[in-house]
Amino acid sequence: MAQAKPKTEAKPVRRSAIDGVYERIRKKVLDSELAPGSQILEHELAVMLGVSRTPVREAVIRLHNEGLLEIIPRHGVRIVPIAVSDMREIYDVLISLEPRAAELLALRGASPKELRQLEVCCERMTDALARDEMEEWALADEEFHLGIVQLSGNRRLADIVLNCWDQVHRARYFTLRLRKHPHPSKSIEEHYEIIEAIRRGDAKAASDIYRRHRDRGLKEQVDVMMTFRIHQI
Amino acid sequence: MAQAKPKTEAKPVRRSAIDGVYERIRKKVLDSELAPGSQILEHELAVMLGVSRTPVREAVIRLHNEGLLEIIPRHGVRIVPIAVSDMREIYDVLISLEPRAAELLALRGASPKELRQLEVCCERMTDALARDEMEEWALADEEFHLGIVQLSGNRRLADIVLNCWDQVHRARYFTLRLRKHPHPSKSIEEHYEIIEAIRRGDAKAASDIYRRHRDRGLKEQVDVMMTFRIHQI
DNA sequence: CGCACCCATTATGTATACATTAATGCATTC
DNA sequence: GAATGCATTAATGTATACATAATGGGTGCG
Repeated sequence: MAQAKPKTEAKPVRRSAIDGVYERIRKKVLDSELAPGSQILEHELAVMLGVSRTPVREAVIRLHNEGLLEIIPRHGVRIVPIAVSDMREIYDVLISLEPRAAELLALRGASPKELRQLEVCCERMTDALARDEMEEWALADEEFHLGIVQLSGNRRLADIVLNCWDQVHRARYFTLRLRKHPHPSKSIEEHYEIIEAIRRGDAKAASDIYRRHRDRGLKEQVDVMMTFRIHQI
Repeated sequence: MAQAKPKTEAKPVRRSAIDGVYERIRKKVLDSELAPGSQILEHELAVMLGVSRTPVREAVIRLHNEGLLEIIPRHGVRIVPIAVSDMREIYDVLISLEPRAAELLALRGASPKELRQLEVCCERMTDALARDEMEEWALADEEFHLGIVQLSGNRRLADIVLNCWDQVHRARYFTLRLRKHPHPSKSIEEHYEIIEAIRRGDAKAASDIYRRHRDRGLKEQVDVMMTFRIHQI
């Protein structure tokens, strides 16, 4: 899980049931359709998805490696909840890796087309914010950060970051509805600063701004969780 | 995945065949007993290990997620070889994460016992070097760096780093025999500097020295591979 | 009334059987 | 002689059957 699995790669595509099962369980976990902290038996999952236990097991192993599920010997799988301490751990990894991705992108130089792609995300964010559509705002935000790690050219780094995001996904979307506004204009401003730094090829600046951006993000998340006495999510 | 699976955690331990199978295949890969780039069928692995295909498959999925194996639809699993470009990718992740681990350890403050544990590794390295036992030197080196990430307190970060190490393990041991000496005194010196910085609680210094240390490590690895025209390992 | 032990139940771990799909080789035709 | 198509083979993907081990409850004894 480590690490780091080829989720990014676009293969010729072989559609086997296990991939489908994996995706469906993953979606249920990310969307809280399977409640954090709850447990469910392999057999129940198999029945729920209309397949046998075999593909379920294999999908579950993958999800376990990704840190989304825990395998409790006689009690099925447990959807791992994210506590504030987990949040800190995960953000610590993100804060170490994402600025480096921005740095790499700045160093290798982004094409106008790639920069444009990032700008479009910012425009979508501004737009969504104006109409108070926070879900759309979050989606565009995700796409921006996703874009940077993927454009960094380091696939392993990108895979790790993506996996971290999966783990905090629930929390991000949950807090969306709780906090008034996520310092949104400030956030978008920083995004533009990052794009500018990358355009200038200023790796140091890109990295620094990114780090500040994530630092603030962590604080906001933790604040919301503390304020609302949410210990797990 | 990303990677990052609970490899660190010490559970009550349940010894099931799949764990054993996983360990044995992993060992064969790390020790190059299964050659990098070679392919082997699930069935062959099963026969080789004296079990059925089921536990083999499950172990293979884990190893695939860790980036050690690749699953080629009709041609079994392939032991993924590490090229120079992979080396750079992996070290990039390490260079982002390990200094942060040292930083965290410096920030929280290491106990005398913990610091002693790290020093013992350095002493073992010095000792091994004096007797020209490079394998032992490498082992002690690994234990030092392992110690730091594990003492950092961030289990996810530690798991990711451990996984990266697995991926470069072969290369590290291979180059051991090719280069004269890995700037060994310099290397040990830096280790002590890192320990000192942690002892002082100087997070910045610990991080910086560590980064330099790894930067040099990457260069050495790449140099050796280039010099000997090793494209994959 | 409480604790401990034993048995039944059940979930998982493992093996095996079966179906599906892809690759290879051979034959036939152009 | 080469290329294409079909058939055979073989490996994986999936299901199912079976063995094992743990859990929970019930009963009996202290």
